[in-house]
Order: sequence, then C-alpha cells, then structure tokens
Amino acid sequence: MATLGGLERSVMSLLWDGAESLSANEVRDRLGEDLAVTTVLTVLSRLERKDMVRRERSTRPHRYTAVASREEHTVEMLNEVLGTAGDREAVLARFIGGIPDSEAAALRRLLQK
Amino acid sequence: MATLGGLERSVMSLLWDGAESLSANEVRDRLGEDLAVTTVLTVLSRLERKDMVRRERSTRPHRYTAVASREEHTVEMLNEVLGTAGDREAVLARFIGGIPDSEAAALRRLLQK
DNA sequence: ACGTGATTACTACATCGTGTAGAAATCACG
DNA sequence: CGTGATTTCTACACGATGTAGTAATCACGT
Repeated sequence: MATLGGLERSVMSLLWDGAESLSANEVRDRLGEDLAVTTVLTVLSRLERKDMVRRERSTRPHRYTAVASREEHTVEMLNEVLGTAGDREAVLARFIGGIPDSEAAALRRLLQK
Repeated sequence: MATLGGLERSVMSLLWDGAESLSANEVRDRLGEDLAVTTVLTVLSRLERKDMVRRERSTRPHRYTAVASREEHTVEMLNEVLGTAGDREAVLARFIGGIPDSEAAALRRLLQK
C-alpha cells in the first residue's frame, strides 16, 4: 500500500498537477520550502521504490513523472480501504447515506449508462 | 486521522467482531500470538488516545469497546481518502467504473430510495 | 485493617518510515 | 581531461508502533 508522508505528498502533488515530467531541481524550486536537492532526490527515490513515480534515467537531469494520475491513485486507496472493510456493501450503503444530494445525483447518472 | 499498526488493527478486529466489551486479558487470550498483558494494555491505551476505543474505568478489569463500528470507521477512512482527492466526482466516476456489476446494482438500488 | 494476587500505569527500548542533508561518486561539456 | 552539475550513498533525528518489565494501585478474603 502507499501511505505517504507530508513531503512525499507535496512532491506527488507537483507531479500530478503539472502534466509534464520534472527534474529534481525543478521539484525543489516549486516546493515553497528551502530544501537541499539531495533531500528531494531522496524523496523521489523513495517514491520510485513505492511505484508512485517513474524515472527517466537516460537523460541527464533524470526526469520524474507520476505513475498514476491523482484520481487513479485515489481510487486505488479507496479500494484498499474497502478491502479491509468486512462487508463492502454495508460500507457503501453508509457511505452514500452521507454524501450530498448533488453527488448522489451524479452517482445515479454514472450508474445509469 | 487513524492509521493503525498491525497489532492495533488485530485488536480493533476483535472489538469489532464480538459485540461485547473485552478486558485486556480477554483480548490477549483471543489474539493468537503469545503477548504480555502489558503489551495489550499499551495498545489499548494508544487506541483510546486515538479515539478508536472507549474504556470503562469503573469496573475492575477495565472493559474496552470500539467507539465506532468497523463500517463506520471504514466510511470515515473513505471520506478521508476522498478529502485528498482533488476532484471527488472524477474519482467516484472512476471508482464506479471498476466495481463488479452486482455491486453497481446494489448501489443503484441504494440511490433509488 | 492488612496482605496478597490481579490489574493498571509508567518507563524503556528496538525497529521502521520519513524528513533532512553532507560527502562521495559519476557524468557530460568545453 | 578538468570542472561544475547531478546522482548515489550514508547518516542521523524524530515519531509511531510492537513489545515488555517494574512499579503503583486496587479489591477481596480473613
């Protein structure tokens, strides 16, 4: 599973938001905080190990991209949570009991087709 | 939020499955592993601090119960995950795209009434 | 009221994940 | 081939978790 720390999450956000790949230095610059590049590289390596990030090693600054989109990743998380659920349907029942009407409507529409 | 370790999760499972409250010794006995009671007590205290468990202090072995049902807790987790989602509806759309037909049917039914 | 066995609280330590970065190795360009 | 940029390796602090010993506290029987 993939539980991220704060900095890891910030880095993923950058990779998710901009569609293009980023180098370690670019990541460091876009993070507000004043971090050493090595710090960013460490984080990126860990994210790579967690299969959250792919690294282009053939170029000279290596370039990093998110393996999955933020939405794909979120869906994975949802399924992970539901995997520990016991009774999936009971959980979903409760869940939709608590969502705003507008969203319920959207879901109904999605389930229609 | 509430991210649990392995032992913590095992203890919660016990409290979720049996509906009654348990003492530390009862918890230790029902966990397969051979743990010291103090270990179990520590875990239960931490779960109490995390608001996952309520402790009845007036009795002499103290008795412990889960604050929320497994399903309630799972729904909380789901909402937590969705909170980091960016575009909730996009995520739900993808999610629904991936569930088995039977479950989609169940959801449709639930959204009907 | 008191001792004693059961229960709980306090303290401690190892391990692991994460944030953080220096030092060393490696690369590519002039 | 040297040199600046980049990457790798190593290290350490800190918090969460698993694990348990020791000390404190409680309640019951006599």
